[in-house]
Amino acid sequence: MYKISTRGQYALLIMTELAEQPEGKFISLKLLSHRHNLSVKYLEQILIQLSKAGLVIGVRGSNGGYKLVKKTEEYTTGEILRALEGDLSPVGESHGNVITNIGNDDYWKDFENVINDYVDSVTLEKLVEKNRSDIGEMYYI
Amino acid sequence: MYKISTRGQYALLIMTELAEQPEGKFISLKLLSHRHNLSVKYLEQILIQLSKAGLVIGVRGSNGGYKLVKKTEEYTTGEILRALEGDLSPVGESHGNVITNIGNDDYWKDFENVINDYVDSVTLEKLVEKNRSDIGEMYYI
DNA sequence: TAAAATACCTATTGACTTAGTAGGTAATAC
DNA sequence: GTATTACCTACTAAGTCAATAGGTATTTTA
Repeated sequence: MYKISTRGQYALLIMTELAEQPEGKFISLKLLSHRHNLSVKYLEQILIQLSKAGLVIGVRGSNGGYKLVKKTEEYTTGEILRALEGDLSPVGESHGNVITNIGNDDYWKDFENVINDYVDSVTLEKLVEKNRSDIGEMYYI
Repeated sequence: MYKISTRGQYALLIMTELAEQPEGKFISLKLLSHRHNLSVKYLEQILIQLSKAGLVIGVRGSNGGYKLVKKTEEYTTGEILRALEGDLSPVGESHGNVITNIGNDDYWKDFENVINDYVDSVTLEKLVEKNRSDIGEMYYI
């Protein structure tokens, strides 16, 4: 049925949050845990993956935490989601297992391209802007 | 990550096959079973869903089977896939369960639109043509 | 240099989803 | 009235995912 996991969704959310920090500031899992009401252990799994993919840097010790390694406008939502989900193909092996698509190869390939084009067209910056304008809207309601 | 199920993929395959039949001819599960090396019972689950969605007509008894109810060019791959998979949203409740998307509502909504636009832009006719031209190509290899 | 803080690593559990199997019932043709 | 075929309902085994958990390595600070 093709769903992005909740971990993938949280990844986008956390990345927008890191993007909103003053440059160079590290945010700890503990802090994120309080803000989002998620366990440290759960958030860990997400941020370690982002770290392994090279999208954030983690530093241990007191005052440690995570921060972005690039400018906000240089991240696409595609690279963030793929870090968590692997390839965003709508069919095929879901990890390790070797089943691929059934017939209509080009159709599925085009489908995957459409997905990748979308997620790669939206930058993290755009998500941040959108969040800001949504909060802005609330004042007018 | 969840994917389009194999049932969904087979649905497209079977529909292209029905589309290639002489108009009005019924194809039985038994025949499809032999051709695709799938059990009758398994194919049943797919065709009953297509039937419930009104995309094919099933007739019982000897010489019964299934056939299309519309012209090939009037089917979109979107309606076929949705008949098997439900909504093609990349996030949200996967059936019955009430979890929706986490943050970034517009982003997910646009994502869903991109998916629907694609699957609704490809007709069954196009799939059939593609298959024919692929077979054609084989003669030139 | 010890202690505290924090990221990193590996495993596990329970709930859910899916591919595929299976037994039985209703309708149609001959 | 018998054979054929679609339709219905249930089940099993394997896989996936959300969330929890115990432990290790690194850094800062006192």
